[in-house]
Amino acid sequence: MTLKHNDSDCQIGYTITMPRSGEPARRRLQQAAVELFCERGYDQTTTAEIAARAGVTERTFFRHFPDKREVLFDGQAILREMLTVAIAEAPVTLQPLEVLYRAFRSVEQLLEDNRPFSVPRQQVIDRAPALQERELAKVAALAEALALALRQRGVGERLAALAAQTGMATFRYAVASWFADPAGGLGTHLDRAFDELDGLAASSSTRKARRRR
Amino acid sequence: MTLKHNDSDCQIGYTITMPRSGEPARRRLQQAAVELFCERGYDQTTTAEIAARAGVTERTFFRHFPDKREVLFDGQAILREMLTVAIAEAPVTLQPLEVLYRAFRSVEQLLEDNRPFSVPRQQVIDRAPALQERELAKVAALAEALALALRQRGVGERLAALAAQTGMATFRYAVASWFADPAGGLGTHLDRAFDELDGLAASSSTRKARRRR
DNA sequence: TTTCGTTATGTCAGTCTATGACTCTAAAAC
DNA sequence: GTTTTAGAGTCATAGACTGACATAACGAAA
Repeated sequence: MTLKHNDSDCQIGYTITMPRSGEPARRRLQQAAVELFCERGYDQTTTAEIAARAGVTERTFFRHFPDKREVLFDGQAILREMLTVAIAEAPVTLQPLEVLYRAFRSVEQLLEDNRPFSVPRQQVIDRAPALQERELAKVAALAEALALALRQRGVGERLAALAAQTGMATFRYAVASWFADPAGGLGTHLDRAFDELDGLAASSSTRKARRRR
Repeated sequence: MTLKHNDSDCQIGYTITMPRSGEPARRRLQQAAVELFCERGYDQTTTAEIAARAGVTERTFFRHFPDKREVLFDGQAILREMLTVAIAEAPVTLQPLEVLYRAFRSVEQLLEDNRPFSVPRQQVIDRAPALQERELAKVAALAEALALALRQRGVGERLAALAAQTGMATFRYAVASWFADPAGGLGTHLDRAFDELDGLAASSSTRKARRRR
């Protein structure tokens, strides 16, 4: 209890009237979690240890995050917001996948800026199956948001879902290869991934006739 | 140490001892789990209750299933096997998505037979976020298996991953609409889903030129 | 300043999932 | 028969969460 946050009013003084924001503790918890997960791995780290390093109690951890995994998944909101806005604002003449391609390009800078944090985070996730499950859930939710945004542009119900899934898979693919090799920036990897998707689409042109007996 | 396989040319007669099958208990646990999940929901059911209804101890539950969720996910192995075989045996001239389409058609009967069990199971999953996460993980693993099977046909590394993801999304989409409306069988829904995917692909033809500045 | 309402946090007791270590038992193999 | 072996029971415990209540910090109003 004798915890006087000496680090209050650090950079951004959110001036809105709000008694005790709780944000500093939240950030300390996230920081402590990433550190400990990197040092010992996800399974070998207890929530009590995370809380201790952050200078709070275990109960406080669960007030800020609904479960142990969630402490690593917090940036999705901004990403979703930017993508849906980009989709909504895209020229009406564009086809679904083109809309998505442009939306992904529009968050390029955001991801580039976050790279120093994202890469170690991804390493942690890649080593813990429980975290991979959560990530897949987040990706699915994001794809659902993209589909919704597409529908609001007039894209058909079912086509929107398919396009969102396909676009999302392509995006994830590009991000993964950009994580492994930052050369050329995310844009280069996005272009290559969507080019390959084009190839996949083109190769299916002969399929329809063949399928119909 | 004293592992005496009857070492002579054994391929099929591989059965090294098998005291007490353990299969009945396993099935009772699965049955009890589905029932209880339907009655009270996943979160409101404890592993102890499942075990009690199956007539075994809670400890035995965790000997058969690594965690509480896994009791609902057990049929994936057969499905994966059938799909990978179908992919491996498809004519070499076919394009990736056509290969996947045919593979999915080849498991149609299996899914139709399992429908009485699959539909209530899916209802349970749809109501429990924790189960949805696990399902997404299973789907991702299956997609990875499909990609591997495609690569062994000579499909490029990256293209295989993209095709598997896209095909899997389309398949899931078809299954979901077949769950909702069994009319015409799964085949009809598969055809429609892949037709829509074709539409998505066709609409991207103008994209490449536009993207290049 | 004091008081008051709001909010973050602490404290504590408890439930549930999951696992390790051990024993017991029945069926299979000899 | 005897031995082997794996399924199942028992006990103890760690760790992830949760509800209930008390307390401390802070902003705002008196």
